[in-house]
Amino acid sequence: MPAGDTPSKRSYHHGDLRAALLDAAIEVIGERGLHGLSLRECARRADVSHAAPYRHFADKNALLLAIARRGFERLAAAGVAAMDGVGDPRDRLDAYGVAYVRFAVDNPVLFRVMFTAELDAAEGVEAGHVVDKGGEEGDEAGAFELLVESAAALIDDGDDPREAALAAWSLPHGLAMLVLDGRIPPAEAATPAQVERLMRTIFAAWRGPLS
Amino acid sequence: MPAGDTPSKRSYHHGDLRAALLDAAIEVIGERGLHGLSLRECARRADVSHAAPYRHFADKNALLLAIARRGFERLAAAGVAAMDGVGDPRDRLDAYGVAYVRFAVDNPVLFRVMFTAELDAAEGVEAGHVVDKGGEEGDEAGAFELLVESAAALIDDGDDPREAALAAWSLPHGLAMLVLDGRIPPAEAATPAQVERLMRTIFAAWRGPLS
DNA sequence: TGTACATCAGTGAACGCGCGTTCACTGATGTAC
DNA sequence: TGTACATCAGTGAACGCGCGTTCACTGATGTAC
Repeated sequence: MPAGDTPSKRSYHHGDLRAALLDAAIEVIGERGLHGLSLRECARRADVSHAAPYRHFADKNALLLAIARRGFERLAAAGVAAMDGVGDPRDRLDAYGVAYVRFAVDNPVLFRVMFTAELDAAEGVEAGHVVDKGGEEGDEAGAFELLVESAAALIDDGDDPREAALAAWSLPHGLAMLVLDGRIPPAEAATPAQVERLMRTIFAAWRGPLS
Repeated sequence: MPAGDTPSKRSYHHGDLRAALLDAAIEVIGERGLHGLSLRECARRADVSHAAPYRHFADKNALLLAIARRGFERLAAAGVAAMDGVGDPRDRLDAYGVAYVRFAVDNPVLFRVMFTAELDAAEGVEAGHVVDKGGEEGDEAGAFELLVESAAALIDDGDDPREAALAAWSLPHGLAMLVLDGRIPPAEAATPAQVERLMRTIFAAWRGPLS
């Protein structure tokens, strides 16, 4: 069913157990929460013995790191795509934020795992997903660099564009978290369309009348 | 040691086991993460048998809900106190945000538990900590109402002040989460003083040059 | 002040459980000739 | 095309573990008289 995700893995016993385990894990977390995740349950859902996952992940933490990595790649891609072709710097920041919140709403499990720093980030995820790393690390850093560039066009000369970009990141990040936590009442944020409207209103207030 | 937290509980066998368990739980979560919390470990740290906690909490989830409730009370109090006496609406929103992030940085465990919706919120925490509830529920709703009032003074007449207030909430919430997650590099956000400076810069950018 | 009683916070043994991880294995697959 | 071999994904039994929760108990505390 999964089309050529990791070509080297295809046509083996299972087909692509690694991807199946990731999908199963996301499903389990969605149903039972992060603390309800177990490798054995993932194996069960992938119709595989409980020891099979160890052929693909060193341990449970490695599975979670893989989920987080998948999330960061997709989020960065969504952010870059949203800004692509948009000229006005303000509109670019808005587009990034809209894509950011939409990603979180569409992929709540991925988003939560990405920002649950409880994972032993001994290696793997930590690099490239921090503001400071410059642009050479990966898509995430790349997306943030685009934010910085857009912010640079909007602020006074003496100010640090990184900090303005951080504002443009914090706002959608906070909104996304509050929506996922159910802090914003269902009546206002039940459907993706509602969330988008809410978000656009907030951005308008942010850059407009409030100043 | 704890001074009269819950008077009715004092001068019993332990003194105030309930509070001691909450403190122990926060300590354990700080060391091992949320998933590393166990009632038995809390009991151990409170020098009490592993069954004793059940005299104070129906189950593990109830302990977590109590922690979250404590956090919401303190955060709301900090927010209200920060806005107290500040006249200018913009400055009030800023003061709230500064207090908000500072609370998160000073109480990372409380903050994380508060916004970990994985708790079975069957009852208890959910009410009063949602944007929509009006002002009659508790301190948290009260704090948000203050935000709405301040925001109302800043926006155009036709706009919804709740949504502007949501922006003023999302920004510090997102910043707090990013700092706690280590997404903002240590070099920029290591000490409380640095965090505060960063936050003020962001707020300045938010309401100033970016518009 | 002194005695009898009721309350209920804390005890310790016991239960059943699912989990993470290891290990020797087996058998399907891909490859070299 | 056919055969021999090496690889390694998946198996199933087994381990040890700490946990949540229950239960009958005991003994310190507060209270009524």
